[in-house]
Amino acid sequence: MATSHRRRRVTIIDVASHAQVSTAAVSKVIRNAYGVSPAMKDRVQAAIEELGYRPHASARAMRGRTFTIGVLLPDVTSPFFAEIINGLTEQLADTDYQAIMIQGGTTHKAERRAIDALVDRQVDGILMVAPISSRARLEEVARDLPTVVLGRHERSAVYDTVFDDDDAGAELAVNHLIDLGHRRIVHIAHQDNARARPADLLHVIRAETYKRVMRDHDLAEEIAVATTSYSAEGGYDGARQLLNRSPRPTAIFAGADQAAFGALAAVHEAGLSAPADVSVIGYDNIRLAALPNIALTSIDQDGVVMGRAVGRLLLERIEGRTPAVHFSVTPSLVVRRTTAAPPGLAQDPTSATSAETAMS
Amino acid sequence: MATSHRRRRVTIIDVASHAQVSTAAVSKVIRNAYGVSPAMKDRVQAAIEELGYRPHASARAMRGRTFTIGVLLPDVTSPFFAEIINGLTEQLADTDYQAIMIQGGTTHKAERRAIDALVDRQVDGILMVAPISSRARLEEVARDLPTVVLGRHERSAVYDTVFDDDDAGAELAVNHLIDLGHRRIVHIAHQDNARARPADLLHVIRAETYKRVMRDHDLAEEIAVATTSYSAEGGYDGARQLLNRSPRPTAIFAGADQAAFGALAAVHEAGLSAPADVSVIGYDNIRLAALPNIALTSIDQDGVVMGRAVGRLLLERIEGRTPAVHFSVTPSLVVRRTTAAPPGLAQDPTSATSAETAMS
DNA sequence: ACGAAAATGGAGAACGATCTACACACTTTG
DNA sequence: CAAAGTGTGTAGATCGTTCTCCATTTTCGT
Repeated sequence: MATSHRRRRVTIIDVASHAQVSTAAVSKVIRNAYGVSPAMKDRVQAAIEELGYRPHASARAMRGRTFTIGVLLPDVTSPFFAEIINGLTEQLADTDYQAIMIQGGTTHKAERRAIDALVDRQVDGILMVAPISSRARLEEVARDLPTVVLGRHERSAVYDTVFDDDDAGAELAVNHLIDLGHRRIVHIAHQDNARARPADLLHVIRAETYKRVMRDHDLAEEIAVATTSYSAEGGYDGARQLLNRSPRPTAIFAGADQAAFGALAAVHEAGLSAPADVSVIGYDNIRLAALPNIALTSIDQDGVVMGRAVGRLLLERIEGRTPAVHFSVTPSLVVRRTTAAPPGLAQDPTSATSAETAMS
Repeated sequence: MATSHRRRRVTIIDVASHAQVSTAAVSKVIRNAYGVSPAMKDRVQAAIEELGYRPHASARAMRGRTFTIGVLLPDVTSPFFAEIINGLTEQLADTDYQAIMIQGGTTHKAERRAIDALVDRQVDGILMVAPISSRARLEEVARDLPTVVLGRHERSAVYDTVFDDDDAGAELAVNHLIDLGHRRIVHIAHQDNARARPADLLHVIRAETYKRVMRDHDLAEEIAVATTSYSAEGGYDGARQLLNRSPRPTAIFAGADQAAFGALAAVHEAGLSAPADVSVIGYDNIRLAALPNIALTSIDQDGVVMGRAVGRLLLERIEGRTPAVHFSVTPSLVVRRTTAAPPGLAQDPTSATSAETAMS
């Protein structure tokens, strides 16, 4: 039978009286601070064990740290974010820190509310994943709190950034298609209402790089971009628009794998097939992309490495570092089976990269 | 230029002295408690506005509430969980409560650590999504803290549960296949090391219901289950095992859409096609399932409704309700294009349900 | 053996809110 | 006109920690 009223929680005072010492001593043992004898330590630890004591995070927060890292996520759906979280928690695993996540949403108001919620909860550090707030707003937060921003390229002096070299990645993607012989290559881009300098946004960089590489290969007049969103629905809509062009494009560079899935759906629905009629390449190399029946060619960026970097940078900042650090990972091309030479062009065997066959 | 040292945060004392009133008065205004004149209220609110004051959650936690709902998620990947979070945040939107999420992982140790982290942070309520801890452990938490468990079917007296009627859903799935004329129907199940009564676990219920329905139709000798995991990889491995049976099964009921994707990959890789050679049905009806080139037949359970229910139940419990409530949603069949009559059997036009064509 | 230095344990003031109890000024009522 | 009631504001204890002193004990060099 359940006790009807809640038990009072075990506090440091309970431990102290149980171990017949002062609360200060207990506190020292917990924090393993200087000035406590081995005997005292054992005694206190035994008492802690016996009573099942756990320090009260809010009370700690009043004086010191909360041992909490707040993570702002635009949404919880993205499989790519999951990797980052994994990298981060891995990095925090043998510290006392814990990551908590909060959903930001797509409006400025929602994001502001989420950031405020983390600040109010006195997190010791904050990771903002692809935030849409203005740089000024982020710096305002960062002045009060160790902050790392993931996915934006700006080089702030008050917060660290961790990002993928999207310029290199997009170049890899477009060059891969061009190397295969494609000329009518189109792009599916992402639209949001971020208040950042456009050139700092990863989706803008991917789109601009696409245009630049096209121009570099004298394909300026083939440039076509559908700006929807980095989601299955966005990719579907974008691809439908682009496939209606005539002459029809022979390759689609989707700015994200989720969008590439949608694009593949649109290709399929139009009675075409990939890569026979239209090649499709994505970005992010999410796990689903490796499935044999999807086998999406993609650009891999190591989310786990990024997450670990975030953790390291935050811990450093909490320990007192103030100069800003900007960490970037280099993406790589993963060729699978949604890209090939355009129809009518003989496959050049020398340029073919060995395709993956097994699942990762 | 950034100020080098952090600003001291605005406190209730600052507001009080700025508005020339006592801190108690400010506190009353914030909580809109009884005993403040409209004039006082205006004055204090002006001061709050002017100084940009925000109450310090940890300080509040020492006496009253944290206005925080903790959500334990096994992993952040699942698109289905995202729906639940959306429903929950929607329900909390016009309260002062905020949901924070924490990743639990797949081991008991990791889950325990995550739950402890939430309890230590003094959340006002906790949602555990498909936890693997023992019922005793969950009840221990629930005695101290309003708790809702999602995805487990047990009827605890101390915590609420919200779940999908997995028995009905699995029956829908298997019956759909049987109605189409299938007999060699196999199942992909999930294995975890949960310390719950097996009959309370959704994946066990789905598997057991599969067996029961098969038996009910005198198909006991056709029963075959591959127990892997509800993931793309698990579905792939499971389907590979099952497709090796001879005679080859004509239909696969995967316990989750993610696993169904993996199963489709295996089908494809074996040189077969769905639904011509093998029908595949999933469970969860995640968004990707609706993509035209996937068009996975699935069982829909309304995650948003479940999330809203969780929010409502938690708020009620925080307000003082103690009797346990158990809320279940009824799933429905969504027929798309991965299921059809088995090869060699004429399609019966009367039993054909109209398939979806557009994206949801 | 003596005094200085080092090690150890504790007292008590924060931290920033909440909330009970009460004081004070006005009304209302008998 | 006194007594009682009502509305408004404040004082001050409290929550569970951390952390800065400070007092006491132990160690050790000479």
